Amino acid sequence: MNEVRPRTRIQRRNTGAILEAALAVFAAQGFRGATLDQIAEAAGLSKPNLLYYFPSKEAIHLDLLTGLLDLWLDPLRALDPEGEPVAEILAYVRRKLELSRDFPLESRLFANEVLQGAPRLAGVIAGELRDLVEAKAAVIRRWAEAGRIRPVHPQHLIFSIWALTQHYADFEVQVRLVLGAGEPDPFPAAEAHLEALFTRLLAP
Amino acid sequence: MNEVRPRTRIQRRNTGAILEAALAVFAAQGFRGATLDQIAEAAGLSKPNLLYYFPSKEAIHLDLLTGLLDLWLDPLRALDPEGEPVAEILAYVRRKLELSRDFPLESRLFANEVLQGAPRLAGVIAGELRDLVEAKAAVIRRWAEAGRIRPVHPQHLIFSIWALTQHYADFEVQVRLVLGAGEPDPFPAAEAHLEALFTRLLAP
DNA sequence: GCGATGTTTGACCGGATGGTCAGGATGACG
DNA sequence: CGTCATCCTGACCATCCGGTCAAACATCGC
Repeated sequence: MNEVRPRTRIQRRNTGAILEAALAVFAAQGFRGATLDQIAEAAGLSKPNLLYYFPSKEAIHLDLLTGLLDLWLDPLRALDPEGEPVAEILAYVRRKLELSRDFPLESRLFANEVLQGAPRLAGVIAGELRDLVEAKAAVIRRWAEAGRIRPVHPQHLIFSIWALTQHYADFEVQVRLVLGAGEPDPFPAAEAHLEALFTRLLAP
Repeated sequence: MNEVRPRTRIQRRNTGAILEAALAVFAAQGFRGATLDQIAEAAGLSKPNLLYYFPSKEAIHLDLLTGLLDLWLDPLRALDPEGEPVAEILAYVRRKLELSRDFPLESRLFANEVLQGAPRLAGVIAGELRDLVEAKAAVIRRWAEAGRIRPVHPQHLIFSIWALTQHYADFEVQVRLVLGAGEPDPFPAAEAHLEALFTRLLAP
């Protein structure tokens, strides 16, 4: 079911090239829109050679999605219940925005999956992710009850952070086109804006 | 290049059914992932009959996108420079959230297009949309300079509104899975959350 | 240098997909 | 009821797509 276990130098190089190429293609076209030919060409391999390393298109996609999950959830896991509430949440926002800046393809891969109804990630979202959100929402609720942040709906606060940060990766084209050529890198201004937004929302 | 101009009763009914069916399929699968067979079946027509009303798959997609634009831009157009600033922006947020609740397929169609690099909408985004945003950003900037709202980066404020409201349509599956079966309709809580968020951000 | 193991490819397959076309069915209208 | 325009369909086509396979080629340990 999985690809060839990378044991030789060549295997490591080629599976790496395939996953990198596939990430770009799946992120831009979605699963159904992507073709093995596109991936093979981007990876610099022939299509049969692709299928020597991975048993199917589906397997490549799944490999990317599962590999993505830790990267995606770690910033929320790092939210420290013992830390200073506003600073903790702002740090989470900053980490998530950095992810959008440094891994936009991963963000768009995830966005495509969820847009298409999360056929492959529904289980993880309803399980692992839901549990993690619930746990961190409880932390936020306690902070609010202790008066250390203003009262907020914890889950919707987390949704807001996801929406606002991932927007800069998923809708990057729109952001750049609307801002125009004047400002080439929107991220510094975005960071300042989001910091102000969450500070004013949360600081008691 | 366009479909048959709807002049008869049958034409109106069938072009309508086709566009409705195509909206659902394109929103769920993206342009490349959607097939004419899926659309035809959802519309209750045969594939050749589909192509009697529209010259190509591309034409259906384009028709949907262009028809979508007014729906999409009207809420921002309605932002009144003469109104009370905070109330105006909150009303814009509410209108945009209503759009996400009532037209999630349209939102996902748009999201797919932008995710894929906006190949068909780049012109409109860099033109019409950019101009509109620029004009409304100027209004917001004037409000800030007059001290009627707190200082904000106008464009990024608008991006925030888009991100936060569209998130509830584009990532609807994720929102529902994370909240769990307990709360079936996330929109009332979302509205309250967003109202608090933007009030605290903007109210002087 | 040689056999074993690992890697690559051209040729091919069955099914899906966007699209065409000739002709038949079904209206609208006098 | 006749006729003309509109509407619909089965059969078909070329191309694309995911995937297979046997055979050629490279690499490595000895």
